[in-house]
Amino acid sequence: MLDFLGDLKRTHMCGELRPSDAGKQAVLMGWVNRRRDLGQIIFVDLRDRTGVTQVVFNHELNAAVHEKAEALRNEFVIAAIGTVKRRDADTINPNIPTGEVELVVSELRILNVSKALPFLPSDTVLANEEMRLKYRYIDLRRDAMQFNIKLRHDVALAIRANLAAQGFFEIETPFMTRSTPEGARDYLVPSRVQPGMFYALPQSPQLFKQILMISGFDKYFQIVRCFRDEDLRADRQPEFTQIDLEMSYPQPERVWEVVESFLTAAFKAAGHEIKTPFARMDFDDAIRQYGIDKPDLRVPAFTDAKDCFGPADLEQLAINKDLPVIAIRIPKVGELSRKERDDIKPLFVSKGGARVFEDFKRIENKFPEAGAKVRVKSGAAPDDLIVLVVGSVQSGTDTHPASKRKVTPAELAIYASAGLLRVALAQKYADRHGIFKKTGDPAKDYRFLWVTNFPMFEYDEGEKRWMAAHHPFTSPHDEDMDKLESDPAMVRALAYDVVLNGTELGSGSIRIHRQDIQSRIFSALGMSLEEARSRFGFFLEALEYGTPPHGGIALGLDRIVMILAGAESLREVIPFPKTAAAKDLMMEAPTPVAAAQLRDLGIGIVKK
RNA sequence: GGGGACGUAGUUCAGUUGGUUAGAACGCUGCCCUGUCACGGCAGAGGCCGCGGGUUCGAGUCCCGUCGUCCCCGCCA
Repeated sequence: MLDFLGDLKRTHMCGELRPSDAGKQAVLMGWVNRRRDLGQIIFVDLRDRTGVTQVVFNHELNAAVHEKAEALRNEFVIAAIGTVKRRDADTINPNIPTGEVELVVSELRILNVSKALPFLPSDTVLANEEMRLKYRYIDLRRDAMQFNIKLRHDVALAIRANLAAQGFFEIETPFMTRSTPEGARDYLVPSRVQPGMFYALPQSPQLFKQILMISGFDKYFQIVRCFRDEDLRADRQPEFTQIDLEMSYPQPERVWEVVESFLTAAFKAAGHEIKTPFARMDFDDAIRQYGIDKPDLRVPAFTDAKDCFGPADLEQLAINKDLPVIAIRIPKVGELSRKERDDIKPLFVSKGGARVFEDFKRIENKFPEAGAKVRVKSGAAPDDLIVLVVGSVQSGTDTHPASKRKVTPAELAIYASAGLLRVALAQKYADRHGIFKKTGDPAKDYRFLWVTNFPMFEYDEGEKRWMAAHHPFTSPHDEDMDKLESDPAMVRALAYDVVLNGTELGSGSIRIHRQDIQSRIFSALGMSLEEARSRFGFFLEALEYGTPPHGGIALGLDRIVMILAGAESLREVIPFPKTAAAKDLMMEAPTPVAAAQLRDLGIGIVKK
């Protein structure tokens, strides 16, 4: 028979009691985390979100309560009423904050029972993710998840307070909005009142926040859910939370100051001090040094190894002398066995004819002079791993529209292949180089970076047209404005990404605030005036009514918390995440719906 | 859309070269135990080896398909 809570009031949380509370009456409520039944004496670790306290049922002191406690099992919910007692010196548990005290129970109320659980919050080995997601409410009881979710709260709160102090207003924007065909796939919501018509869930509040600048709010922010119907990754969920902001009259540097300020506050809330201003790097340099636009600065950059080899060497190795010769260096990997070297090959994803020499020892044996030069130039210690990535001689001539760029598409393919391999190797050998940990502790070494001067357009080979690299509302550089029509490949965008330890935290830009320039961009993207009018007419019109210069950025809250938590997946910091197939295993969403619901919406089922 | 890994008691895993009755730990049930704290001891219950097909005298083990979970490429303005 279960007890009622009645008017019983909790006096302390389970992580609170200290020796200074000795002698006090206390009422604790929580879950039975563990039970140790020694016969005449029963110990229960009582748990709530703050921690555990040992509560004692002693037959000698209170036979009736002791007998009642014999029924307790894992995850029962109880109220324990008793006296706080300082523990004898030889029974202190130094492993828990409450280890110097215990609660000697005089009254026990069993508020609820629990069936045997599929896994226990107190388990030392983790259940697999499928289990954890199906029984998410149990998984969330675990210390680690309680910590992560509280961390998320602390970080979000610090950011809100900081942005408010910097003069930003938090303003809500609609979730039921308009589908915009460019960019990610939209999640659609059918309209019942307008049969055959659809709302879309926002991929970001982009146009609303620009409109808010036109409306005179000057500084806007929102911690807001965004939705993208694309395939998932460890760091990508279909719904995710952004710290979205926009401000009037900023240069890029002004936006960066705002971001650096709230990130400082967020990291401080998590107990970390970070240095500002962040480092800055041109997109072109990021590609040439790291092969990626979100470099992890903790791991050594590429070494340009071309001048280490003579022309004959390159020919003999069938290396394309017109393309980059890249040495990737991963510190302290040590001697690799033949099998370990073979394991490197599958990590390599070749783009545009890139080749890998995963066995640098062989190159050193064959070309000792060149090998020595590579070692010196890259600053390699004897136990560092070196892998070469090069272009194959077959790589054809470059007729791509972007071939005039500082980094040509053919070069980009080599850099990008090497960039992916560098990251894969750094992760594979994380245990050896120790620059970052594979799992567990959060990084202590936070290397922030602003990546700037992205190209305005990327060429889509499939559609044979230029696409906006950031989004079509991004302003080109003032001095590149005249190349919009004549030479779109060379136009740089006033866009910037903020990167932390190889993760893209956020992306932003100075926006176009003039209707004439916005129209030219749409036209450069191959969009006719009529098409632009039908998709963004309201926005083009708004630009004509006195739009101030404005710009902003959006950062992924989930990713920030993930890094602070030392987690490898967003699912560790999102209470109710989706699987890689975008399913909710607990709710079992999505589901079919009743035919009547579809009829109301005017939707027929199309069978594949 | 493509590639890879995994799937065996409630849970986490082991299972040899294809061979008789599929094991361990934790959890669960019962009994014992007054200072444990991942308590300890004794006894017990618990298995369509994801699902379907095939090879074989014989399949947890080999092959094909399928479903699920994870990772990566594409994709993510």
